[in-house]
Amino acid sequence: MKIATYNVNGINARLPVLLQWLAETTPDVVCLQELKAPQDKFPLQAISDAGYSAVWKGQKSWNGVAILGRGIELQATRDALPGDDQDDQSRYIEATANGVLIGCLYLPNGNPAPGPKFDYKLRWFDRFIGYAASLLASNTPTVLAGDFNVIPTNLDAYNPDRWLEDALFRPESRAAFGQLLTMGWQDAARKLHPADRIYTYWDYFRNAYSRNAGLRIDHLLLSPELANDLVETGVDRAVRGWEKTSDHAPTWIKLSR
DNA sequence: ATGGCTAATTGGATTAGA
Repeated sequence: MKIATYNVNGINARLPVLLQWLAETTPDVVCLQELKAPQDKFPLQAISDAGYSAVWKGQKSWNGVAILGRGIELQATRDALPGDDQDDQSRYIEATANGVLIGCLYLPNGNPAPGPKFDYKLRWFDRFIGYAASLLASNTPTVLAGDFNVIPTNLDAYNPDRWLEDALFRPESRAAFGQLLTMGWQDAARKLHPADRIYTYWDYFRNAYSRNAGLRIDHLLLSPELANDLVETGVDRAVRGWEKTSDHAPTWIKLSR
């Protein structure tokens, strides 16, 4: 089973790129972030015509997450992160796909830091860690995939010094991500490629992509039940060079189940 | 440190992203 995560930065603006990528790479499960579309503006017909079922949680203007399944019946289990009824931002959706629980997340960016947006990021992260602990306790084979908006280590940024004060790289953000790993979640890309330079994002400015001035901020975490099933990981970085493309590239894993 | 680029909105600039 091939599972991908892709921050599309506007699903309707990105539809031609998304459909082209789906046709070329045929992932079985796809987690999408930053739909930037209200619930009733999700392009279900085009996704369906491409051979995918979908569950999604939209929001006007910002955020929005979805899970697609290629010929798979997705059973939605949640469309929000538990723990705060006041939080109305669409940043988490979850479904089972062929016996694997898939959590799709769009963690808050948090800039500028410090400030209320960074506070919200850390609160959201805290709730996520608490919920991720309950998932581990359930002993269900689970993948947590999405845009974590965290640069985990120096190896994950083209120029770490430039990001030291940024919400994506501040110690609090890195520590929270590290806590997930300490709990038992495995960073799939790093499990197979511990020392490679891997980027999943290149900003739109200053020819970042052609200079390979990138960041690794899109991650797929595996629960221990899946530790022996990981066979391959990758980033479809060529997609970042297409016309009308997202600033993120699709990132994926292959499982032997 | 700044500015640069892209998308959404009922707009004619502003906000947010990272």
